[in-house]
Amino acid sequence: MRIGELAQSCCVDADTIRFYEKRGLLPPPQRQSNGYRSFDTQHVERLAFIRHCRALDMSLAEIQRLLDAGSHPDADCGDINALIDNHLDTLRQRIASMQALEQQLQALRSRCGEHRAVEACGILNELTAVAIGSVSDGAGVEIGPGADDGAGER
Amino acid sequence: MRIGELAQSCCVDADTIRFYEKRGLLPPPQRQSNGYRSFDTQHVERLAFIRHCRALDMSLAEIQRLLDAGSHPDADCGDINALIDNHLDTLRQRIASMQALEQQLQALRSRCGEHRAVEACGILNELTAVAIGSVSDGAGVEIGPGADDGAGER
DNA sequence: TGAAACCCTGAAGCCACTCCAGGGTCAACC
DNA sequence: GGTTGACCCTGGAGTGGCTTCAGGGTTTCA
Repeated sequence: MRIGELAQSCCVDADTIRFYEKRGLLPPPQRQSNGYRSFDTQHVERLAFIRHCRALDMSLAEIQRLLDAGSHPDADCGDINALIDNHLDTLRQRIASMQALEQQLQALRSRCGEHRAVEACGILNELTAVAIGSVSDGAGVEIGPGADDGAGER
Repeated sequence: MRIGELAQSCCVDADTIRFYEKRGLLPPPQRQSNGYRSFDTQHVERLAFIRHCRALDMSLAEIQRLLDAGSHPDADCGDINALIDNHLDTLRQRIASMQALEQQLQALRSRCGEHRAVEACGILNELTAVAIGSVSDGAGVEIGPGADDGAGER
């Protein structure tokens, strides 16, 4: 099966498949005489697994760990459980902070009902006032969800 | 005020301040004779504003739009309202999809209570089975929140 | 005097792709 | 035989919001 066919069967972009191969998530497929990739059913299953995990919002590094675990069937599955638990914890924290954010934004939005001059806009005034207040507090500001997803460990 | 002092007063990394300057969110400060940046209170307020908006998870582009609006005090504030409304919508959608995800992950986690051999691990088996099922369906898999935040417009 | 803390610039790295340029290959059609 | 269009290849750059690094200069304090 060529890359286009695989892409279609898993609803993935061909570029994404090449990307997974380069990252080592998919084993390098055989090549036809013209250099085209030739995938087999193992690749299909593996790609589907990867996409399913991605749909559960796992990172490629986490998926790699699952794939590694899968290739040691006799090992203990504690790592897998820990991975999922960890993932769930992070997710729940993110949901909580996004809900808090929603409250704040909703309160902010209620500051300006209709169109006014920018000068009189409750939203902009509120944003400015809170920002200035936080400086004179010396409190600083916590950056919300998504912005810093604990990615860079270096 | 030098960059370190500004950084501390807003709880921001000095690198982040240089980054905002490069991106045009902060106006270029004056320079001392040795080349060090010299910030004034306007910079402090502006930086605090930016950080506050970032804490509300706005993108730098959105913040730029707010700053632009702020510098035209006589204009109509409809744009600002629309921006916040839009932001709220996106946020609510993300929360909903993350909650759905939480359900799925919780169900998955309940497949394996304690330590077993990987081979017998309910989590891994479930992941594999669902993935293979979705291929034979020809259904493909939807990628969840965060992964594709409508970034690339090009 | 020397060490530590601060500052500078420019570039590269992170994540998970996506898109592009500039080419090759292949089948169908005229 | 030529052309068109769909597919494939590689390598590199771009996305957002920073962070880290390399390799220097400056200031401050003991």
